[in-house]
Amino acid sequence: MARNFKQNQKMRDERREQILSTALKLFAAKGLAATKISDIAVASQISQGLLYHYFSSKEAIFVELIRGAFAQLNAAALALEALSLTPRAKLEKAIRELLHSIADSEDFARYVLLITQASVSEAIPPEAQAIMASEHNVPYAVIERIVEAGQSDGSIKPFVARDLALVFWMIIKGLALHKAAHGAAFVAPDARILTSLFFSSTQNEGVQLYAASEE
Amino acid sequence: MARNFKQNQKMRDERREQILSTALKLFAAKGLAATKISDIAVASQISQGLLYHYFSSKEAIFVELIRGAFAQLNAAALALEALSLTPRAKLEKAIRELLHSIADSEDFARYVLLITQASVSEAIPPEAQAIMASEHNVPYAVIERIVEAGQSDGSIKPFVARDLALVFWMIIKGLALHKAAHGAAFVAPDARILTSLFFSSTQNEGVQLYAASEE
DNA sequence: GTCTATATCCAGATAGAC
DNA sequence: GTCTATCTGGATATAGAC
Repeated sequence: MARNFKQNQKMRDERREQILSTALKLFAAKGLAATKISDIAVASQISQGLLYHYFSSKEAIFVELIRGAFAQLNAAALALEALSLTPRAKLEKAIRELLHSIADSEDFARYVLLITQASVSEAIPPEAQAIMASEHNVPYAVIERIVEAGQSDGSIKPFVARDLALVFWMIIKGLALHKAAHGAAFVAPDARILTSLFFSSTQNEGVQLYAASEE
Repeated sequence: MARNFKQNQKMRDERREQILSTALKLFAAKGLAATKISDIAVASQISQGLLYHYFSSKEAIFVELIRGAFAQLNAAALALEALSLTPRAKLEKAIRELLHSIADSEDFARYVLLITQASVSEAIPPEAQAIMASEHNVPYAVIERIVEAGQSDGSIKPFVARDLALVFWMIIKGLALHKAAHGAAFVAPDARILTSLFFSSTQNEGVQLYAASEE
C-alpha cells in the first residue's frame, strides 16, 4: 500500500518531468504565446485532458520552468563563488563550463531562451515576472563580486566591475541564443577572447583553458 | 487631381508609418503571437477594420518591420565598411555609434528585439524567415572583414576573425536586449571594455572614444 | 476611407465515461 | 489515471453601412 503510493508518486513525478521537458523544447522554439497546450500534449504523448491533471494551465508550466532555471543557475553561481579558488581561477572555470554547456547541452540554450523571453516580454505570467524580479540579479552580482576580488589582488583589469559582469553575461547569453538559432552550424568561439576581457596577461593559461574544455 | 492623389498617397504613407511604429512597440514588448491585432488598432487610434486596408494581416506588419530593420542595419554596416578609415577607426566608430544607439534610441532596442524573435523562434511568418536567411549574415561578415584587415596591419588582436565578430555582435545584441528589459535603469558600459576586445593597446584613444560619445 | 457589426475559427479549459 | 467530447471565450478577418 505504502509501496504503491510511492510508486505512483514516482510515476507522477516522471510524467511531470516529461511534460516539463517537452514544454521546454516547445517554449524555446516558438515562445509561450505561440505554443499551444495541444502541442505540448501531443509531443508529450498524452491527451490534452490529462495534461490538466498535472498542470493547471500553460502558464503554470512556464512558471515551473522559469523557477527551475533560476534554481539551477543561481545555485551554480553561488557554488562557484564559494569555492576555494583565486578570483581568476573562478572566472576561468565559469567561462570554461558555460562555453561547454552552450556547445554541448541543448537544454542549456533552451533555458536561456526562456529566461530571455521572460525578461524581455510583458506577456508572461505575473508569477514568472515575480521570480525574474527576485532572482535574475544573482548571477550578475556573483560575477561582479568575483571581479572586485580579482581587482583587489591585481589579476583582473580595472574596468568598472558591474560593467565587466554585464558584458560577460551579455556574451554568454548572446552565444546561447545564437546556438539556439543556428543549432548544428554553431561553433563556440575561442575561450581566450573571453578571458582576454578580464585578464591583462593571458599568456599560456589561455591555451590550457581551451584544451581543458575538451575533456 | 494629381495633387489630391499625391496628398492622399502621403496621408496613406503616414498612416502606414504610424501603424508600423506602434506595431514595433507592441511586438517588441509582447512578441508577435501575444500581440493582438486589436491592440495595434487601439494603440494606432484607428478601428480594427481600417487596419486591414493598410495591411493584410498581423504577419504582414511583422514582415514589413523585419524588412525595414535589415534594410537600415545592413546599409549602415556596408556604409561603414566603405568609409576611408583605418580598420581600427571603423571599429571604434561602430562601437561608439552602436552604444550610442542602444543608450539613446528606444526603437533601436526594439528592432533588436524583433530580429532576435525572428532569428530564435519558429513561430514567425515564412517570409520573415526568408529575409532572415538572406540578410542576417551581412553585419557579421562586415565586422569579420574589417577585423581581418586590421589584423593584416597589426592593429587588431590575432584571434579568429569570425569569433571576434561573433562576440562583438553578441555584446551589442545582449546590451540592446538588456536595455529593452530594464529600460530607464540601464547604463551603457564603458566603451573601453569593447575596444579592449579588439585592440591590444588601448592607450589614450579609449578615453577619447568614451568622451566623444557624449556629444 | 472609416466605422460597427458579425461570421468563422481555434485555443484553453472542463465534464464525464471508462 | 486516462481518454474523448464539448463548452466557452476570444481573436482574426470580412461585410456592409456611412
